Amino acid sequence: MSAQPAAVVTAPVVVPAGTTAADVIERAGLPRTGPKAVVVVRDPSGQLRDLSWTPTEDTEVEPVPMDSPDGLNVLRHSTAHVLAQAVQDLYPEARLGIGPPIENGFYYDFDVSRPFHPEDLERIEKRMREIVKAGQRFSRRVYGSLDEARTEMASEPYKLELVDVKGEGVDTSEVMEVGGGELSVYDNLDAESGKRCWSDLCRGPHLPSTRLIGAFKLMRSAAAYWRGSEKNPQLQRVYGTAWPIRDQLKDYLRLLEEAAKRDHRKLGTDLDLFSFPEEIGSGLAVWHPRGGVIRRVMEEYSRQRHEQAGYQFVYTPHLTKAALFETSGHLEWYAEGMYPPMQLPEGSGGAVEYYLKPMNCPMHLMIFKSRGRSYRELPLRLFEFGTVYRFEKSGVVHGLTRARGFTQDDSHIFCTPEQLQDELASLLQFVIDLLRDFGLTEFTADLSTRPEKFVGEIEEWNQAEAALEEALKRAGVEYRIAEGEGAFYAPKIDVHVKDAIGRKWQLSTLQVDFQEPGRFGVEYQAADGTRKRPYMIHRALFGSEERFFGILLEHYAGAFPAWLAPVQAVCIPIRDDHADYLHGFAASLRAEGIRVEVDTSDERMQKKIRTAQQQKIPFMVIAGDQDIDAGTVSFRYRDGSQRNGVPLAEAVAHVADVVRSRTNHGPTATPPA
RNA sequence: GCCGCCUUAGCUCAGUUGGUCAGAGCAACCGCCUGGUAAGCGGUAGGUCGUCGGUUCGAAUCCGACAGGCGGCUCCA
Repeated sequence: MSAQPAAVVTAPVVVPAGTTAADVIERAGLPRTGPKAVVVVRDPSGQLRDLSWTPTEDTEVEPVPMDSPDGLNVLRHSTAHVLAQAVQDLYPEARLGIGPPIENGFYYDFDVSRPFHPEDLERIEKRMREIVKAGQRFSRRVYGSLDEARTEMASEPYKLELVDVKGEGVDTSEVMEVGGGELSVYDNLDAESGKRCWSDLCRGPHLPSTRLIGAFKLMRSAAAYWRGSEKNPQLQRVYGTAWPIRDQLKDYLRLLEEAAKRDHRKLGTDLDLFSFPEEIGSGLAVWHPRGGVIRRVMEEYSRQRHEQAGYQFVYTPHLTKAALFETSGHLEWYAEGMYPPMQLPEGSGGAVEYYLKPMNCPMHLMIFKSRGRSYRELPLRLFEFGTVYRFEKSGVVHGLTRARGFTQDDSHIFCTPEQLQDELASLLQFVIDLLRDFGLTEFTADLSTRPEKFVGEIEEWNQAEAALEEALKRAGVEYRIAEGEGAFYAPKIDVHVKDAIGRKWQLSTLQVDFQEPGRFGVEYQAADGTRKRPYMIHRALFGSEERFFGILLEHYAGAFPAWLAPVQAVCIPIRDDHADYLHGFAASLRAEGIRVEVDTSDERMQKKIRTAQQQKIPFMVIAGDQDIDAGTVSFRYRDGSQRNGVPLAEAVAHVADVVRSRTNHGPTATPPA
């Protein structure tokens, strides 16, 4: 959904000393209105400047048009100011939080006595339209001192806090409101009188005029903690979207509709794949037969690939005595993410607590530990479709992508320090190859480093982080460093994929763990006879089957490629007495291992086609008198195209070919012509 | 967990200010229809209006608690 950086084609211009950037833009004949309008310029240091900026010496700058990524940020940030002004016009008691641009839009936080309702948003939007139409000018002023800002912002406690935070040298550049060298305020001035209508403490830069805001819409309001901390009060956040022109807003809203249509929770019901019975509990899914087929095929393929890659399959229980997670450290570090313990009745050994496992690793360590291990066995790769339970906070559960019970395709690899680097590199390549087979082709990664709360030696952390980074380089995956976002026991790589409509999802995770092997005292015997501690790599490829399935479902909008489709072909007789012929054909398909059904319901064939279409079945096989006389069948594909009069043997081969292909699976999974 | 909103048949939804308001379409079931590429026609059945408790002569409609869901925040090994 991200607007990709349209290369800025505008040639640099020189702003002579004492001249405003706007003058020069005008003289250069660059557009002042419309999507290509130059809204700010970039100075030689890379900083964005308003068009009212006036350098003290001749400066060559780069004009930034509104439809560039930076230009869009400026547009959205300015729209956020219009929002804030509208809110304070209508609700004078509202105090200002922060209001930055975000992907596709902006938000602004307000401290108000009563949360906003949809009707409030309508009123606010109406007022915003008036402000936009009035063409107020954005005008920058610089405070001479912090005290000056404190005086002027006296009625805005949150803004004041930012001033003071700035004073402490804390980085608040994220919030866009302060930062840089100067502390500035932006005034909105009436187009004609020049009278000040509204002001906001802000770093800028801004549009020259509110009139340049081509199209915007308020989307929703919700609570958000002040400065993102649960300990702070909650403010009311109003989200909006803003675009240079109306058509872009329409396109964006259409994209949102498209995304809503492919929401896996909706498709799960429509296609009869899974459900979340209230009787079972929040975040606990049941898989229906059709969803079960897809999951089984996913698992089978994954299992086959893992076997080829030298993994060994294991099974472990869902429950364990508390001691296991005491040893692993989970009860100390992760207790709030675990279901409360089960208290077993007092026996001869006293009362015992059991826990549902939130992770599989301690179980796999038990397997490693079950006997003496030789260096010759390493790397030892244990794999399990391990079902875990996590007591997610009630507000975060979300369909299959954030469930309370889910099954990880979990693997723990024990290796020597010397093997670590190669193992990580081949592992990452393996992950990417397998994801690609499922039709996900665009990847990025986060390398999450040592957090503030961590266990182990800094030296080990550095070594592990370096090894992970090297693996990323070798696999050629684009990555960014997520400073301090590692797990408490290990740094990690998270692989993100981009789906068919451009959304990013986190799937696979790879972690290098120096802690748990030590906690459990696992060792192997080295070639020289000494006992050594193995390194352990944690790795989940799908992440969880549920999550992966949900993402695939949205990626394909329910139209799974033939190899994954729960029903691969449906045979539709034109008249009831054509059914026998199709039963015969279906038997030949079934002999090829194809999942095929014959629709013998008491409906007309048009209705059966509609039903099959809605179920997104890859092949509709139709036969009537014509086909029977000719010994053929006719295909209709889910993209609406047809292929008629195909001889039976050829038809079987055609379906079998596509079903066996894992590469032929575009989003509509249209079969070859 | 926090804030706001929501919860009427399997699904999507109607139900005016509390008083025949328990309804529709689709799906299901039963008939008729035998029809070449996205809905043939008719009929039947299906809901203690999420649960529990209150207010009231009377509650799907008002209040409260709980459960589940949605949108955010926070959190996500």
